[in-house]
Formats: sequence, structure tokens, C-alpha cells
Amino acid sequence: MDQREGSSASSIRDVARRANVSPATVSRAFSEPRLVRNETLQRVLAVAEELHYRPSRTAQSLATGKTGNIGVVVPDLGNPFFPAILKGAQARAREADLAVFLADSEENPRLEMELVRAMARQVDGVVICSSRLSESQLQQLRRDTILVLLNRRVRGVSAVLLDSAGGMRQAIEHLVALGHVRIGFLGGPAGSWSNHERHRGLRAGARGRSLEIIEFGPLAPRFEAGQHAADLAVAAKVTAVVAYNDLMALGVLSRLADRGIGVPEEISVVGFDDIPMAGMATPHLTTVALPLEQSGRVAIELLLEQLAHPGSDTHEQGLPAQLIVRASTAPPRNGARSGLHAARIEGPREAPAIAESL
Amino acid sequence: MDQREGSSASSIRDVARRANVSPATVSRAFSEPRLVRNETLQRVLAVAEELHYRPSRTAQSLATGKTGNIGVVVPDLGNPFFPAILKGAQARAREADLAVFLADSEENPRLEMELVRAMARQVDGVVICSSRLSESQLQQLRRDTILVLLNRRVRGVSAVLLDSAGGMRQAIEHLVALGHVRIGFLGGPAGSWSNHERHRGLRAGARGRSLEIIEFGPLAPRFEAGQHAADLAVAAKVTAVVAYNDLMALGVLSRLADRGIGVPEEISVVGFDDIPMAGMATPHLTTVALPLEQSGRVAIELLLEQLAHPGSDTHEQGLPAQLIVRASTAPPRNGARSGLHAARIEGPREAPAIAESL
DNA sequence: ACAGTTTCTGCAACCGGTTTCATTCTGGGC
DNA sequence: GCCCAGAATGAAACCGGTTGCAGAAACTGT
Repeated sequence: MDQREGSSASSIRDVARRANVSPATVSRAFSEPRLVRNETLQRVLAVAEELHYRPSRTAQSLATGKTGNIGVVVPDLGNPFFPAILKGAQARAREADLAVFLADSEENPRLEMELVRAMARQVDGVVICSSRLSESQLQQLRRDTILVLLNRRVRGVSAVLLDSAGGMRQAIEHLVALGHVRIGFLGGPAGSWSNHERHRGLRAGARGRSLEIIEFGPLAPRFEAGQHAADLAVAAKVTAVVAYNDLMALGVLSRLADRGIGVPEEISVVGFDDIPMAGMATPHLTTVALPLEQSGRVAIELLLEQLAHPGSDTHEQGLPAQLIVRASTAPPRNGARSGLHAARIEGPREAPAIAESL
Repeated sequence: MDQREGSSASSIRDVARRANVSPATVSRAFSEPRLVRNETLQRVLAVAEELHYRPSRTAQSLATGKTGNIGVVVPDLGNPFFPAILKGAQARAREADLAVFLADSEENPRLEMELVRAMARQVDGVVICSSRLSESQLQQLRRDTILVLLNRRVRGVSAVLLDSAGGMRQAIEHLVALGHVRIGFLGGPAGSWSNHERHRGLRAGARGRSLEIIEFGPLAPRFEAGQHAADLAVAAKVTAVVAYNDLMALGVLSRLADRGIGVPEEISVVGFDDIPMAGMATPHLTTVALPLEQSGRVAIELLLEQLAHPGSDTHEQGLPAQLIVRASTAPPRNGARSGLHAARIEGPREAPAIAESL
């Protein structure tokens, strides 16, 4: 009949008029249906259907103060780490009927700050992944909106922490169990929290055992750095190498293959992250898997909690890493075991305070 | 002084009151500063600063009808393809001061439809990447909001098309130039538009040349499928293999290495996508790079254009693929060239109409 | 049939901006 | 010193919903 295509979407008043009720009733029909008499409800819904009416989220936001949106900030979408987290967050958010704003801070703290600030005005809360911001900056942002951090801890802010340290400890224990006593560690980027954590796990794993840990680095977390470090590790006569991440470990594998050094016969290699490629390398790489997607979900979970009970206690939720044993690790060659013995024993005392790089 | 922390963010009227002007003036001070006398402007801005006032985007949206938001829908964040595109889109959107809603449709058309519908209410436009929707569904969505498609064409909708076909053609030409005459093609998923395109490029490249193309598949676009197909290709005595994507190509490389078959001495291998791992494999994989990030940027560009001139003509922008020659391709062994000769010549006639799978 | 509840519904104010239109300033020309 | 155009400002309506409050309608029990 009167399909006036030109006019914009129909509003609550259009529906009200057509259904002979007040706008308030239409509003209630959608938000609190039990408040309206069944007969009226049906009539309203029918008209709404007919007019293709859908409530404007914008207007709802304005009226209620809740936006139904949340923000997620990541340092670099190019790093496969973050899309995985994003995927989980995204999924959980949708279940809660929240829309997700995405921002890539390009590893730039200033930009990150600005992005969160801008988002704060139109979201109910923000998840910041692996924030590059200082503690005080985060404390500042906390006043603008509800924050949840991923892989970062700050007083008074909920957070989900991936237990990289625990993963690293598992890696060390695995190698120790195989009989390795002289292990190389290929360190990641100097300032990074992840590297700090992994390093901490390394020391924790080494503590109290007769182990020699030879550290290389800091290194860029890249394939090429792994290739380079492989030669260093060989020269240092380690029987096993643990890399900061899989990319580096794959570099090691590649270089060792080029040099004809057998893995795991002559050297064992362990990676970190369990990127898809890890299971495809030759030999299949032993590595530590992190529950990335789940961490995204949990972050949203924590956010929802804060949204439901603003001002309630914040929580920190740890998520365990999991060593995936594949084909790149094996007992060291006979003889290596009794070679140089306990020349340098690492990790004898308590690891330094956790908090130092927060 | 009166830092009442409790009260929520200050509104335009707070600022107005404090600066002894009307809300209208404050509004103008922010949106059209040249409309207000300099002295007044300064005063308003000073007060705004003091009160930490920032205009509410929500309210602005409601009043102006423009949201300043756009949506991006991808089928699967787990596929590295999409984060790359997203990164470009994200960056360009920010430059235009647009916030980005992200949604992952999980390869599910129903969900995709619903997501776009939901977004439509709170964005100015939506970019859909590699849509899984039917043409009529897209036509339907087009009425709800401005659409831009990536890797998909539909009447009356702007789109950016990655020229996979051209990339494939380059790959074939490269192999032909090296002297290969019997080439294996490892096909991707049956229904996929990408596969269709790549296949089309394959035929275009083969057309008019004395070439034998042996096709395998359809295959899952995975590493394992590549390993499997490698044996088939060897059995078929091809001198070169082109894979649907890099993951498969890496599988081929892996399997050939296991069997001691030299690449590129005995068989050349070409991938597609240029994923980061491609350059790290042994040997470095020759592959076709797509300008993913740029495609994201361009998509936003097209969207901006439609936003600025609603109802103006839609555009389709093609983006060229680029063959990256690395170490996995070389001339075939002597003799192969003169072996079976033109047993079956492919691609002699016109390729089928482009439009069939749109 | 009537008072007392309980259930529905409408009025109107409000959320925080924008924008039209009218009104008040300002400054320049004479 | 006066008039007028143009600039600066304010009043008020509006965007599309929500919600507190009060009145109307529908039930309840007697």
C-alpha cells in the first residue's frame, strides 16, 4: 500500500500511532513485554513487524546510559596472537548481545591512549590486550570507563593472565625429564612483558635443579633471529634449545636442517605459542600452547561481571598454558649427560618479585 | 574545588551554564567554531577543558543521523587473510575518524545476515569481506545500509576485487617461461569464490599454450591436503605444482622433502597468498602475494565515497596480485621438456563467463 | 453493586546533543 | 550620530527512545 521507500526507518511514534497506543507502550512492548496486556502486545508487535520497525540502539543508549557496545584494543592485528584472542572475545560478546568496537594501536602507547579515550564515550567497557601503557596511564583511563586487561596486571582492574611462566616451567621440566642438563634459551624482545614472564618461568623451572641455562638475546621474535641463534646455540654445545616463540623455534629448525644437524637426535627444540605452523614443521615442533581464544572469552566474562555489578571487586583470572609434546624433543645423545657437570647452577634462589615490570 | 567525582561526565548544558552561554553556542564551538566569536570560543573551550567535557557521540548520532561508525564483517578471524584486511581497513577508518565495529560470521550465512542487520542500525555503512550470502540476500541488506563488498561483486554495490585470477595467470606464465609443460594444480574448496577465481586464472594462463594441466581436488585448503596431494602429483609425473594456497604448498614441500624429492630440481612448487611462513620455508616458496592490507584501505575508501555522495555511482576497484619468485621454482630437468608432448592441450577456447558464481 | 486491588496505559520529562529561526550585537559607511 | 548589513547568540523544537508517576481499566471479594 504505502511503501514509502524514501522515508527513513520508522520510529517508535510511527508504530504507536498506527497501533493506537502511546510510544511508551511500544517501548515497553519491546523492553518489558510482561508489562503490557497480551492483546495490546500482539497488536503492537504486528504493526512493528509490518513497518519493519527496529528500535534504534543509539536512542536507547542515550536514554538508558548503557550503549550495549564494548571496545577491544590490540597492539597489532598482524600478530596472529591477537586475532585469536579477538575471535573468542567477539564470540562471547555476541552471546551477550554486545557489539564490539575494534582498534589497533600499532604498538603505539600514545595512540593506544587516544583510542581508549575515544572509545570510552561510546562503550560500556574496554578490553585492552597486552597494553603498552604505563600503570599510571591505565589508572587514568580507568576513570573514563570500565577496563579489563589481558596479560597485564594493575591495581583495581580485572584482568586475565595467560600463564606463560607456567608454560615455560613445563617446557623445562619436560627437557629435564628427558635428561637434558645444558639448555639454551633464546630470549625475546627486551622490554616485553611476555618475555619477562617467560623468563621468570624459565628460572622457576630451573630452580633447585642441576641445570645449566645458557641465555642468548635479547632477540627479535622472528624467524631470522632463530636461524641466527641456532648457530650460537650449537657453538655453545647445548643439547636443547627453548625459544621465546615458535617463529624463532622454526628458524632454529630451519637452520639446523641446513647444517645437517639432526633434530631431535642431536638437539631438542621447544617453541612457544603453538602457532598453526608449529605442527606442520619437520619435525613437528614441541611447543607450549596458550588458550588464546578462551582468554578472549574470559576477558569479556570479567567485563560483564563488572558491568552487572559496577564497583564490585575486580578479579584476576589466570589461564594455564599447556605443553604440547611433539617430535622435536628427545633425550640427549648418550655422553652429553655426563659431560660438563653442573659447571654453573642456575636458579638457586627465589625468583625476583613478580611485580617489577607491571 | 568542586570536583564532584560521583556525578557522571559533564554535558553540554553544564558547560553552557558555567560559561554563561547557551548550549547552542557550546555546540557550535565544537562543530563550527568559526560561527562563534573568538573571545566566546576561548571561554567555552576553557570551561570545557576544565570540566573534562567531551561531546557524546551517541547524542550526536541521534541528532545528526550520522553515527561515525562503520562495520566490518569477516567470515573467520582465524584465517590470517582477514586480520590483514582488517588491519588496513582499521587504519584507514581511523584516519577518517570512524570507529569500527567488528563481527565474525563464523562462515555462517544466517549469522552473517543477522550481524549485518544488527549493525545496520548503528553504523553508516558496512564492509563485508568474502560474503557467504546469496546475491538476493545482499540486495536485501543493501536497503538497510550502505554496503561495500570485498572479493565479491553484486549489482549496484561498490566492491574491491583482489585479482586472484591475474595472480594465477602470472604463476602459470612464470612456469611456462621456465619451460614447464606438464603442471599440476591442487584445487581448493569446491564452492569457494576464491577457488573459482584462481581456477579461472589458471585456464586463462594456459589458454593458447601447449600445456598440460593436471588437476587434483577439490581439496581442503590445508597443510595436510598438500602433503597428500604431493604424492598424487609425483605419481602424475608433473614437473611443477601450483597450489590453491600457501598452506597446501607448504604441505607439498614438506612431503617432498620427506620423500627425498628435490625442490626445485625435480619439481617446482608455487603457492598462493604469501603468508609469512612462505618466505621461511625451505626452499623459500615462490608464491602470489595479494595486497590485503591495501584492499582493506580501499574498501573504506569506497565506503567513504558512498557516504559523501549517497546514491552516487558505485565503483568496483580491482587490486593486482603479484607473483613473488623465490627459490621453489626452476626450469624442469632436461628431457622433461621433450617427453610427452602436447598430449592434452588445455585452455584452447574462451574462459566461461566471469559472472557465473557471483 | 461497590470498595479495594492489581494490571495497563498514557503523559510528560529527560538523555545530550544539533539546527532553524528570530533576536540582539557589532562595526562600517555616510 | 544614525542606519543597516552581517555576525553572534539564544530559544525552542527535534532526534528516538525510556521511565516515574498518576489515572484508567480490569479484576477481586463480598
